[in-house]
Formats: sequence, C-alpha cells, structure tokens
Amino acid sequence: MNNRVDESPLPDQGHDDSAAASELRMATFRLARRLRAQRAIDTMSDGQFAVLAALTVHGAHTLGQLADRERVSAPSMNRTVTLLENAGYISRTPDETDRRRVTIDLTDYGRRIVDETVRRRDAFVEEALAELTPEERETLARAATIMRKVADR
Amino acid sequence: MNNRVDESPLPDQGHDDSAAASELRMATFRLARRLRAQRAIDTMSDGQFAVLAALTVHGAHTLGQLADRERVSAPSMNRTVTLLENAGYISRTPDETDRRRVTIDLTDYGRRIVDETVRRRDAFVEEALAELTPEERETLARAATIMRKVADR
DNA sequence: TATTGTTATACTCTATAACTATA
DNA sequence: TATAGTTATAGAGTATAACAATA
Repeated sequence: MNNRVDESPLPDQGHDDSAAASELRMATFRLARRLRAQRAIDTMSDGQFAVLAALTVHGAHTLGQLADRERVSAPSMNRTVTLLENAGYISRTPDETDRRRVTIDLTDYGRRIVDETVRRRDAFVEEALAELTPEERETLARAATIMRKVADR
Repeated sequence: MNNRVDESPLPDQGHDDSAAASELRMATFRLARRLRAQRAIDTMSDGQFAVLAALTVHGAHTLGQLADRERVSAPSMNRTVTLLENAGYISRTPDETDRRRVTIDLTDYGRRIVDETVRRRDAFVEEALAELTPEERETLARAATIMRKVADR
C-alpha cells in the first residue's frame, strides 16, 4: 500500500479556519485512499498505472519526458518502463532521427488495461454519487473545480 | 514518491454522471498528492507518519493492532515501529498481564512531531482557503462532509 | 563535449516463511 | 496448540554514480 494518512489528528485549538482546513485535508486523504484501492489489476502499482495514464492523455513520450512528467529519476523510470514492457502494456521503439532516443507508447493491450482501470474507478464514484441528493452532487461538482485550483496554485 | 495518479484519462464517451465522477476522482488525487508533499520532516515516510497519527487519535496500540489498522503485515509494521522507536518518536513497553504483547505509544517528542506536521499541512490549506471567495469556502466545507460519507460507505 | 538511455549499486518498504516466547 | 512479536529472506521502487552510444 502506498499512503494511508487519512486519520490525521485535528489541531489542538481549532478555530473555524483551521478546523475547515483539517476537515478538507482529512476528507481528501480518506477519499483518495478509498479510490486508490479500486485498481483493475492489483499487481500493478500506482506508479506503473500513472505511466499508462500519461501515455493515454499526452501520447507517446521519450524516457526522459516520462521521468520528468512523473518527477522520478531516469533510472527509476527506466525500470518501471521495462516492467510495463515485459508485461506487454507498452512498446519501445528507437527514434529514427535521433538514435539516442526511444519512443515509448501504449500497446493495444495497455490501452485496454487503462480503459478497464478507469472504468472501475469511475464505477465506484458513480455508484456513490447516485446515492446522493442532487444538491450534494452539485456541491461535489463545484468542489472538484475548486480543489483543482487549490492543488495547482 | 508514493502515488501520482492525478492525470487519469477521461472515459471515452463521458455522459454527465461519468464526467462528474472522473472530475471528482482526478481532483481528489491531485489535491491529495499536493497535500502529501507538505511534510514536516522530509525523511519520514507517509507510512511512518500514519502510525504517529493513529497513536495520536486512537491512543496506544499493540503491534498487531497497528498492523491491522494500517492494513500492513506484522513484520512490515514491526520494521516501521523499530524505525520510529530508534528516531525517538514512540516507546515500546511490554504488557504486564500478557507478556507476549508490547504496548506502543507516542513519546513527548513524537507528539511534538505530529503537531508540527499537522500544523504545516493545515497551513497550506488555510492559505489556499483564504484566497477563495466565501461561497467557495462554503462549498468545500460542505463537500468535505460528503466526501467522507462517500469514502466510508 | 553534451545528451539520452542504460547498468551497477545501495537503501527503503513491502511480503511470506520460519522462529521464539508466552498463553 | 495457538498467539504475539520478531528475524530471515526476497521482490519492487527509489536514488546516485558510472558507462555506452549518439549528437
């Protein structure tokens, strides 16, 4: 497992702002942990899936581009890429114009795994949303936008 | 780093429900990742801090209780506990009535580290919240409650 | 000479299996 | 015999340093 800091203690003397901040932080960790548990292939780590997702969203990458995007060292990414290649999820092809580079892209099988994982993760959230009131769903939809803004600031 | 699945691809033909689910999932991962980066002591892992937080919230534990709570094997938890003990954050004391057991609890120093870490994590959220409109803050406060409900269902 | 990818090596976190002490 | 904790060992993920091939 990767991260389980979802029971963080509250600050001692929480005035309103700090209480709100703690609540949001704890709720975020707890939900993230729950969502992360919904993986299509339990033997694939978050880091491995993140590479497949990056290739899906942003297309083919070189090794260095993947390492930069995932903020990981080149040797570490090389190892992950080798594992994904051996599992048949991605392909490595030498670059024609600059032969130091290799192009890394999804295989059809890798694409299928990504779809399956996304569908399963979304299925959990969709079912949960379906049990809420329309007002609650609206609140979460607005909150999602604000959360991204906060995370990216 | 632990988890970086914050760029998950959207489902192919997102109708409204599935789009809302994807947005919430992505926003949650992204914010969790950002918050996780705010650690007081960069050499302490999430797993180690989670143990300190559990002891703060729920009091002293035996090794097995900690392993169960964090959903980790006993040997793995034993290793984490040994590291935390060597760092001076926790104490191990043999149980008087059942001498197979050991009681694990925070030291004063460990308590201080928890407070510091919580304060730093909350500081980031508080600063971010301060830049929002009152309506946005209200939305996030309501969302936090709903998110916990979704995570715990 | 600089850049891209890879290999060598080492450290952390995780697990299962085996062991010790106690119930 | 069963249980709680620990030790032994191994695999995955991470990093830095050193190397090979290419620009």
